[in-house]
Amino acid sequence: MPKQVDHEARRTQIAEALLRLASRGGLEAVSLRDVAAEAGISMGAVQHYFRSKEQMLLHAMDHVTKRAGERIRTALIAHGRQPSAREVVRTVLLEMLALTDDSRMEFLTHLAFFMRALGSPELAAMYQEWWPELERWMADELRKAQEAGELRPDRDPLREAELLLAVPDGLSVGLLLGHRTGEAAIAAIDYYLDGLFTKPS
Amino acid sequence: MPKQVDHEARRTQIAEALLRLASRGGLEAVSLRDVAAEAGISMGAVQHYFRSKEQMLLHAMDHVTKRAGERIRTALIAHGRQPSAREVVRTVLLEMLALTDDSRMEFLTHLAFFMRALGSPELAAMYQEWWPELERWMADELRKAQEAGELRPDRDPLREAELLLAVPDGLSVGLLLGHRTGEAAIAAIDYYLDGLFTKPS
DNA sequence: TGTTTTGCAATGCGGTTGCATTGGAAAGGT
DNA sequence: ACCTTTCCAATGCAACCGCATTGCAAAACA
Repeated sequence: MPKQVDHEARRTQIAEALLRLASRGGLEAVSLRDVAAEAGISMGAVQHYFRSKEQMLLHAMDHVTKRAGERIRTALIAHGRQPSAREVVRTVLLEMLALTDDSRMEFLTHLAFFMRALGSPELAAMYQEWWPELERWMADELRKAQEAGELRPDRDPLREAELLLAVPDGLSVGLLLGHRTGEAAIAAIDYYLDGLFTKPS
Repeated sequence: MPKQVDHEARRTQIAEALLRLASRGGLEAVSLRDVAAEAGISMGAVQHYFRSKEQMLLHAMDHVTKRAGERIRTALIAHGRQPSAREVVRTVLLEMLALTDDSRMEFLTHLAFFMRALGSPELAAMYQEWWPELERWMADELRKAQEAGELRPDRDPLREAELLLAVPDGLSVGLLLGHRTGEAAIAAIDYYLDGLFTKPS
């Protein structure tokens, strides 16, 4: 057996170069040559690790969702041992907001992949998988908070989960276009949470 | 003077062909040749009415926003003489939702243009213009509703306007991906409005 | 009726795209 | 040392892109 290279590491390296490009200029604008140049390798190398552009995009999409998941999980455990439900929800929403370079990039690639998913059943299947799962997790978190008396009793956990997860997307659009500052977006979320949770928290 | 043709009508015809294509497959995927074919004319004709692809996109974007505005305005006057604030707000939000073929197309093109606007100052300027205006209108509507006792007194009209306009975008994403039915999206909006307005309405 | 101006079809061009092919350097296994 | 397999750089190719150019039919004006 000849020269052995960590395949997964290479694919990740290529995927991140792709994501860096996609977060600017959109997805369709990046070519195999661009990705190779951004990753600092030759186009032949890219072709060696991905049979087609579609496969490269698929892998990058998978990578970005996993990375976002880890980022959110890290932010969650950064809180103390017993974070309030409001803290948990707020953390997730803020991570979904396009505030930092990382989350901004993730939001844009998320959007770019979303548009492509409409015409690609394979991509759409990936969304079909994790988004409802996130919504279920959020609803569950809210239900537990309600039982603990943190969430106001007249709120519907399921409906609130739907709405809560819809808000960051909409706010991020205004954020990226410069209509809204980061502070304003955070204030809007905090305002919404004010109406959701009982005061003491 | 030779053969006279209604320039604006031709441009509109071309723009609508473009929008039809953009609502599938995204924006970058449509070529001048595609647009010409979809419009049933030659590529030379398209070039005759638009100096460049960029100008064509600019015009199409202008067209789609005007069309959406008219659609919403039509839906508003379809209500009786004295619609309640809740009816007004609900109507606007439902029109922003990607429910019908029309609004679905508008949402997708809106998204496609948004991504392109991030790299094009001219396009971004168009957003900079009408979106804050819509937000201001919504905030004003809510403020008047509050004075009339329709909006609960503890709500902040400005913040609520921000949130309300963010919700349809987020819900539409789930709608287009098939996570959510149209009925569920409408129910989510109605649920949100329940918490916003006083009961009698 | 001839002239002029407009609407547009046709074609060509340089550049870029994704992908296939080729060839060879490098690194185990034997 | 030789062979085999892997990694990947280089190049070629057909298709397509936006755009410029050309040419001409048709319609209003003279």
